[in-house]
Amino acid sequence: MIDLGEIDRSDDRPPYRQIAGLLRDRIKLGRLKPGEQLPSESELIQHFGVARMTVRQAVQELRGEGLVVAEHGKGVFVRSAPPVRRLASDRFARRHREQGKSAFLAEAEASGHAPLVDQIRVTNEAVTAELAERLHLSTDDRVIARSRRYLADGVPVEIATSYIPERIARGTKITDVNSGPGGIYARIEEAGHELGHFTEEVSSRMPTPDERKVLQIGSGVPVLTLLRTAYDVHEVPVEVCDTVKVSHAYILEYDVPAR
Amino acid sequence: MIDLGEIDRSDDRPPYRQIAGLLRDRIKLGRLKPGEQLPSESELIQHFGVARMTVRQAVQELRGEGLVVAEHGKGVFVRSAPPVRRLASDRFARRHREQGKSAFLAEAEASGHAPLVDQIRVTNEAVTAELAERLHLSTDDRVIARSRRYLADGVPVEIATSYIPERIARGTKITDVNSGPGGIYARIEEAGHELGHFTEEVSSRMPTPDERKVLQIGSGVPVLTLLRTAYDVHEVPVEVCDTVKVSHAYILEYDVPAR
DNA sequence: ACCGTGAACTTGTCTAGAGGACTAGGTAAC
DNA sequence: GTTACCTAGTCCTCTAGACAAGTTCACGGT
Repeated sequence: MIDLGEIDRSDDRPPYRQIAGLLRDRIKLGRLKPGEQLPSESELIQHFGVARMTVRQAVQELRGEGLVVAEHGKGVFVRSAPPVRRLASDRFARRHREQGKSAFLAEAEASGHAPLVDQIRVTNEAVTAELAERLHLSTDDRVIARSRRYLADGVPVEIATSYIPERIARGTKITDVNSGPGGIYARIEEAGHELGHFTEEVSSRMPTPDERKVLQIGSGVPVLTLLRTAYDVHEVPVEVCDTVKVSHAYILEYDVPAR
Repeated sequence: MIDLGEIDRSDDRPPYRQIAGLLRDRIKLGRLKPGEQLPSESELIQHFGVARMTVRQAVQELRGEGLVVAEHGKGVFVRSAPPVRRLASDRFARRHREQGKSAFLAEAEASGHAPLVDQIRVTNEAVTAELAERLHLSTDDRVIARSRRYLADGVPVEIATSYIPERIARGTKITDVNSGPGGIYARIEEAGHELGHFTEEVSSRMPTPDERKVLQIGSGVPVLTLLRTAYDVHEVPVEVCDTVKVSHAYILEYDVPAR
């Protein structure tokens, strides 16, 4: 078994924190590698001479930091880092669409991960107040909502919902589950709305229980939220996309002019 | 006291999850408002008829979601949302610097929060491999590291460390604790490096214990990380800034051309 | 008026033990 | 060979109690 230190009863930090610290150090130093199993609760109890709840509290601390994941009946394992996906700010460049690839597919292929999209749902909904504001719609307008889940190498990494004004989507494959080559941005341009630019609002928070389930992440793993609005060349908003990404799976890259 | 429901022993969810769910609902529905105190442990024990550790586990769940914060000796409170600060992508525009304001001061004033910068430390360091790569330096070069903490309305919201090649900083006020009006970007331009653009890499993760302490956040609150590289008009990198922001205090806005 | 003390409240930490649920592997019955 | 069961190991949930540490406030003494 791995060499753990000992706890110091005269230390001002409580034992469970010391134990968590010792385990954290072993992980950070690579003595416990991603995917490896931590000592079991009974081993930790034996080793440190504390009660069961104390070692559980230590492990709980590491789970809250997202460093480890517990699997019922099997053990606690160092979280294996999923492939980090860098999203460059040119990921919506027209040249990708012209090759018949959606942004996600193009980016995933470039980084060498097997992309997959599932749980696609298309509905026709009334707009919310916020959505009406962003899409310059009146409150009795309707939108097409396209939600889906993205996976890389079989691991869920993102869920997203796009909202397109019904007036734009009508008569296009946007209302189909399979929206065709190049994704919905290709359809929007074919419908005569040449894309001009996007605005993206990025933030981060802890996932809701629902999101945890769909994204298959444990507690202690935050999500990146990204709210994107697409504008055509006349500054008319044509789409709003609300995406939730598993945080440690992504690095978003942006270029900002100094002006 | 607020109306809590009851737990259902025949439910397949364990009691502590049910209790957490009931409390979560009350918060989401606004029956427990930000800043308000949750029922104390003894009240919850009385009400639900469970053991102390069970209600603690329920509260622990909510703390992990960042919904509530516990204060030793006082109680558990619904987390009050700090002022959300929107960072527009033009926040480094030259016009701000020309008014003698750093990006943070300009942005904070615009959004009506009292800005403060403290814990400023300036050191001369050897570069790391990654830093050398980003700043196009050789591995035996040195950089000036400027770290500081930002507060809005007295609440810590961000810590940041800037790295400037010694060759650029030499002879400027960049090496002083007080870098003068307009911030270090103004100094860099005065030194003859006209700024061209920035790249920013955004991600998110759980804070380290150190960051938790400096940013005064509880467990269950993620941080946004932002790694910015500043380039002059000749595409020469002149600064790298590593910032850690309290996630719920920020929304980052970017504009992306469709190209 | 001021200060200190203590009581009563809060959450934090730890102990000791019980039963449950899930996993993996071996074994016996078919 | 296949299936069913059993068992050992794992983490999950809950109980009951103890002491510690931080906060608040009223009460008495000065």
